[in-house]
Order: sequence, then structure tokens, then C-alpha cells
Amino acid sequence: MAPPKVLMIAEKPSIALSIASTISGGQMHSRKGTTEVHEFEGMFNGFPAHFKVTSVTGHVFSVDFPAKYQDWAATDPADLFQASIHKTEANPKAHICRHLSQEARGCSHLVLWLDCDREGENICFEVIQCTGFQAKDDRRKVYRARFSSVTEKDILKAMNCLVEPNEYEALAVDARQEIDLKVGVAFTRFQTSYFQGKYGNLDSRVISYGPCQTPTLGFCVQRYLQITTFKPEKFWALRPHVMVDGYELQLEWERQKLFDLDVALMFQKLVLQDRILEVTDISEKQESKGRPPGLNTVNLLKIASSALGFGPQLTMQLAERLYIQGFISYPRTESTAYPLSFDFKGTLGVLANNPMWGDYVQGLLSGGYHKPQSGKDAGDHPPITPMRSANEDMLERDSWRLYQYVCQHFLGTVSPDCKYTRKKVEFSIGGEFFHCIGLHVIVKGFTSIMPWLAVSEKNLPQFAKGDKIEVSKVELFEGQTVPPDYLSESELISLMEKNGIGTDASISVHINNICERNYVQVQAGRKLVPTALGITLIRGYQCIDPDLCLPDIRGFIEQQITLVAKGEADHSCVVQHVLEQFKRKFIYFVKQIDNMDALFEAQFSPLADSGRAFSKCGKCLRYMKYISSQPSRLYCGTCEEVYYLPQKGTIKLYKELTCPLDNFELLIFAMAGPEGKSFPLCPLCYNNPPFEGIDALFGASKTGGSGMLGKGAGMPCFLCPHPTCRHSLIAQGVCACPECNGTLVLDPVSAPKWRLYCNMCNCLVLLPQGAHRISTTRERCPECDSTIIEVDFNKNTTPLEDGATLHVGCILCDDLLHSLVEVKHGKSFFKRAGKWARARGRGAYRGRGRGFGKMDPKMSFRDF
DNA sequence: GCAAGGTC
Repeated sequence: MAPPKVLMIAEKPSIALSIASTISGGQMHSRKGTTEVHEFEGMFNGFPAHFKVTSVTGHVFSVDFPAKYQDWAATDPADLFQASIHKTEANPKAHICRHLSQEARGCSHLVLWLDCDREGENICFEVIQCTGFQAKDDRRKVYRARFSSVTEKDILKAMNCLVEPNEYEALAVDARQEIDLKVGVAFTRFQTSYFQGKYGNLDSRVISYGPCQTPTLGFCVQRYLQITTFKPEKFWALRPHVMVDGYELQLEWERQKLFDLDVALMFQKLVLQDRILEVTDISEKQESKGRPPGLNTVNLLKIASSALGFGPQLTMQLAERLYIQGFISYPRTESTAYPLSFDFKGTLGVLANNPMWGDYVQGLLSGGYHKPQSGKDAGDHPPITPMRSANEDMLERDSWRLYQYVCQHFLGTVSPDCKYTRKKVEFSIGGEFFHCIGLHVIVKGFTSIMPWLAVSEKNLPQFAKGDKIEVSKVELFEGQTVPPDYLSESELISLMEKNGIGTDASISVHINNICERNYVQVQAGRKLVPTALGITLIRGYQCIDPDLCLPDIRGFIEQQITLVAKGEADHSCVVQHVLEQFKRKFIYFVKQIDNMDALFEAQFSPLADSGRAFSKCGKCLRYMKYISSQPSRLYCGTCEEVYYLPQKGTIKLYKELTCPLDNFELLIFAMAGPEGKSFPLCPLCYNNPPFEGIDALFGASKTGGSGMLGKGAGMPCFLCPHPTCRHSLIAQGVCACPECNGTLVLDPVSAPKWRLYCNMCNCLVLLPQGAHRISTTRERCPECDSTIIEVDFNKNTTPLEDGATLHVGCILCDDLLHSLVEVKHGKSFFKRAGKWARARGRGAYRGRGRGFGKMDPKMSFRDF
């Protein structure tokens, strides 16, 4: 009988590999799959077994609302709190679920090696669901491996005491997901719709709210408000100077500073009257500056931002790459404590021959390296350390700088502490006390590898107790208190960590979010300066319901779901309770939105006052205004109508042409990029397609259940089946796209680089270049039914005989034209002529059955 | 177009 099969699943491929190598002792076969699968024979529960180890890539599923709630216009955000939710595959293209189900076939044991935190516990149950195992089934058993690090010792220990997955912890994550989704989406949709419909110069596509991102923004705005409300105060400080051994030394006052000039002047007078300083005491003590604990993600992000000038997003990208390339260990960890079994000697050995630190490492290896500080053990991954030696030439500049820091930090953790003496000399004069401090480094320790942390030497002249010295001058320093600076990114990361906002893996995402949403801007020195929008939002929450932007809001959610994780409260009761509270807050927020709106009114301009007169409305024949801030749109002040435009491109008037259906002036939209297609559109038709049966609108990734248009999606003229308009698909369509079901249409403003583009995909066909004019005719090719085009060649470059310039023909069947066209994008256009021919029969829209449907399958680019 | 959490 074949041995039983054991399937083991890790959270990511690298851990699957470590586990498989450890348990198999390196004797395994690995094969590619959605994620790699490692197979080997071994012993399981005392019996021989066949092992398969593979992994997921984080969460398999994520939660969302069903289709009927996807339509913003048709859903009242308040209803989202009671809406059903469903889990969908987090990354449908990866087919992780299918992979797991396939690998599980024929396996009688499932061992879950997901990371040992709540999220990992939740993924356990996602995996169980995909594999078809049951959490409690005696014949096909499910086990949970609990490991505190990915080391041989811990893996083997976990393997020997397998437990059950913890459903409470998994349910706590389910609860968080549902609460975050419902609260975030409800507030986001409401405030986006409310403010975007009202103000023209709001430069944000979406005005989002979230229990992590909003408090994050709150920190930045709080600092901003401290700065703007700061009232500087003058202060004065006495600074006596003495000349000793030819050096001038400035002394510090015990009172530091005074905010009353008269009192300060009085003290100055007393000191000046005395003139003689007496040394009252000299003390010296040894102090030390401790070596750092191991490097975790948050500290890496902070240092990278403050010392290297890298944003968290960039830092994580660089770290991820260094990790994939094997230069550093896994970069997402909370732990600053090294596991007991950590191989310091091995890691030092990695750097022993490094040209940059080799000598230092040799010193540590021979002189005895130090055991690092204890630090925090979060039970996830060891601190970030170098794994492979690199030099400057092997890495890109930024990667190298980050790698360099990881190495220096690691070496710092196993170096001696820095030791120095602090000498304090105290003086009295006129009844006032002053002092000076000297510093002398005895052991540089870790600061020699992390020189920016070095203690700077401060030498003092020789003094003896009882010395009497004449003051050379008594300065009355006048200063002013200054406001704090804008919040630095590094400070923000500390605040987030302290308040439990986000996790090591998501902190960078939240910071990036508030930048992308245009709530804050990163300025020189990575200072975060809130924008008018960011400030107005936070001030709005502060006056309606300050809880909404305080960090405690995350704490509240965390505390509630922790009850679920501990099994002290029922999952659905907690979710219901928390959602009820938030719904109450939501209803109140909606009711009080006028208060926030008053702040917006002071800051932004109403739609009617925004934008510039642009093109004529077909209904009232007055000019509509173009609002360029995202989402770009036209606003007719008379009709009070908004017409969304395609996004991410430029818009111009199209001569003074109008739409024959509704008299709106036509516009030309050019997509961004040198090869972006340009096309005409009518603002009204674009937003309200006049014809049925157009199933794929331009720019519509998701149109939602009700078929309502998303902002910016619609019907340009190249999708319009109008039978006689010069700009419609019928008039401008030339032939079927070789790549998809679409139709190639003439780009009307592409002169002199004339071209056709597909109205569905990004296929591009270059027409004879440099022609004066190329236009479609009403004629069809008798052979292939393509639209006959008319080309007016330039008289200097015409390929026609006798200098003739006008040529009429089919781009597929006319030899001359055919030789002058070229496919720019898409797969081979010519060799797959059969596909071209087939595609022509299935145009997205076939005008009146005229041509696009009846096609001789033999017709093709014959001569190619 | 929306949250936050994994990871790629």
C-alpha cells in the first residue's frame, strides 16, 4: 500500500522551501507550480509518509461587497453596514485556490505552516477551505504547526507537537475585515460623492476614509495646527565666558532661560558685579551608549526616511529586492530580538571578506563579538540581517545604501557598547550657578561602524575645585521659542507604531495612501505637510466627531476583535456591536455634514465658479465649464449638469463640429503618451449612450450590476453606430482588428503620422506616413468589404506615377496601400491573417449589417 | 472610484 500523503502549506514560497529542506534534510524534489512544490519521503507520526510542501502568497481571499452594492449611485452608503459581504480570491490570476485543491487530492493529512499570528491563523482556514479538508475530521486530519522562528530547531520542534488551528483568532480577523470594509467604504463613498459633486477644484479622485489612513493623516494635521497656532515667546539666558589657556569657554546657566527681561537683567548685573567665578564642584562619571537591538521593519523605515531620504514605499521595494536576491533576510518583521539559535558567527562570516567591513568583522571574530541586546520577540521573523556579501558595484545605488545600513546595523548589534566619561565642572558667581560639560570617549564600540551615532569629544581645560577665574564677558543671549517643524515621516512611523496604526507590512501603504489622495505632500527632508484638503478633512472630523480621526478608533476595533480572538465574545455579536456604533457615527456625520461643508466652502470653489468656459451645451447653447481637477468633467451652469470626460489625457475642441443627435459641441480626447490614440466624443452621448447594444464602453473596467456608468467611462464616437454622422464607427471604421473583436478606426487627427487604432484594444496600424490627408469613403471593398480609404499623398514624396497624389483603395487588397501599412502594436498582424479574417466577422458593433459581418474567410493579407 | 491585511 502506498504511504499516506501529507500536504504542508506555508505562507510564502521561501518558508515552504525552508521547511521542506529542514524536514527532508535537503533530500527532496522540487517542481514548479502556481507556487513551488517540494516532495520527499519521510516519517509522519511514526509512520512512513509522502510529503508535499507548498505555499500560498499571503491571504488567498479578500472580502468585498456583492455586485449589487458596487454601484455608487444606486447604493445608500448607510445600507452598507447591514450589507452581505463575500470572499473573493485576492489574486484571481494566481489561481492559488485551484493549486491548493489540486495538490490536496489524495492527501490524508494537512499541516498548516502559516505564520504564527492572527492573520496566519485566518489564512489557515482559507487554506482548509481550498483544500476541501474539514477542520474536525478524523479520517483526513488537519494540523497546525506552531513555530517561533524558521530555524531547524523550531521547525522540528513544531513538527513534533502539532496542534489544532485556532478558530477564534481566525474569526477575529474575519471581524476586522468586515468592520474595516464597511466603515471605510461607507464613509469614503459618502464624502466623495458629497464634496466632489459640489466643488470644482478638489484635486482628488476619491476622498477616502479609513480607520488607519485617517488617524495617520490626523497626526500630520495635528502637528500642522500646532505650528500655525504657535505663539513665539522671547527668552533670555546668561552666558558667562571665561578665557582659560588661551581658549574661550562659554558656560551654561543652571536656570537655562528666563522669560522676563527685567529679571534676567537683574541677574546679569549681579554676575557682572561679582566678576569672579569660583569652581564649586568637579564630577566625573562613566556613561555608556548601548549598542542597538536587532533591526526590525519599522526601525528600518525610520532610518531610511531620516538618514537616506527614502520613502517607506521605496524602502520596502528595495528591501524586498535585496531579500529576493538573497542579500538580506526577510524584511518584514516586528522582532528586534534574535532567536536563541541565531548563528552570529555564520552571519559575521558572510561579511568576513567584504572589502568594506571585512577588517572590522575579523576584529569581532577574533576579539569576541558581543551578545546583542535582548530586544522584543514578536515570534514572527528574526531581525533583518545580511545574508550574502555585496560590494558597491553589485547593487544599484539606492539598494547599496540600504544594504550598507543593514550590514552596519547588524555589526553594531554585536559590537561593544560605546563608553565615555562625562565631566561636569560647576561654577558660582554673584549667587548664580553655571556649568560646563566635557566628554571623552573611552571605547568607541559600535559607534565606529555606525559613526553617525558617535559621541563627540568635548575637551575641557584643567580646573580645580576652589579655582577663582575672572569672567571675560557676560552675554545676555536673547532668543525666541520656535514652533516645531512639520512632522517628519520618521516621527509619523513612530507615532503609528506607538498607537497600533497599521502593521510593519502596511505602515508604508497608509503613508503612501495619504500622499496619493493628495492629503499630504512630502517636502524636503521627508517632512509631511498637509494640503488644504487634508487639513479641511481633519478639521471637519474634529468639529463633527473627533473620534473619527483619533488613533483610538483603531485601538477600539483591535480591542473588540481581541475579545473574539480570546474566545471571550462571539464573532457575530462583536461585529454587529461595532458596526452599530459606527453606523450611529455615520448617521450623525451625514446629519452634521454642513459643519464640514462650511470649512470646504471657505477653502474650495463651487462647481459654478470653477473651470473655464470650454464648449457649448446642446441643450441651452451656453458655454459649459471645463473642470480640470480629477475627475475632469464639464459643468453646465445653466442646466446644472455634469458631464464626465475620459480621464488621463488631454481634451480639446474638435473644430466647431457638433453632434447630429443633440447639438453638443464635439471634443477630441488624446490619451497620454506619444502613441496615445485620439478620438472625438460628444459630452452628452459619452455620458448617456443613445443606442442600445454597446456592451464595452471606453474606460469601463467595472460598470457594476445596474449598468450605470462609472465616472469617466462612456461612449466616444468610435463606438457610436450612427449611420450617417461623419465621426461614427460606421463612417470611420475601416476593418476588423487582427487582435480582438474590435474594429480598426481612422484616427482623424493623427496627421501627418496617419494611423488606425482599434476601438477595443491597443492595436495600432500605421498608414502611409506624411500624407496630406487620409479619409474614409462610403465605399466598400468588393473583395473583403473593408472601407475604401482615400489618400492624398504629399506631392514631393508621392509613390504614385507622374507625380499624381490622389489614391483610393482598400488597405488589405490594394497592393500599393498594403505595402505602406505597418502594425505597430499587438501580435503579428500579417502572419495570423486567418485570425484577422475571423475577427472581422465579429465586430463589437456591426453597423446595419453593412459589410462588417459578411466576409470571405479566404480574404487576408495574401501577399505577406 | 472605496478599507486593511497578507505577499509578489
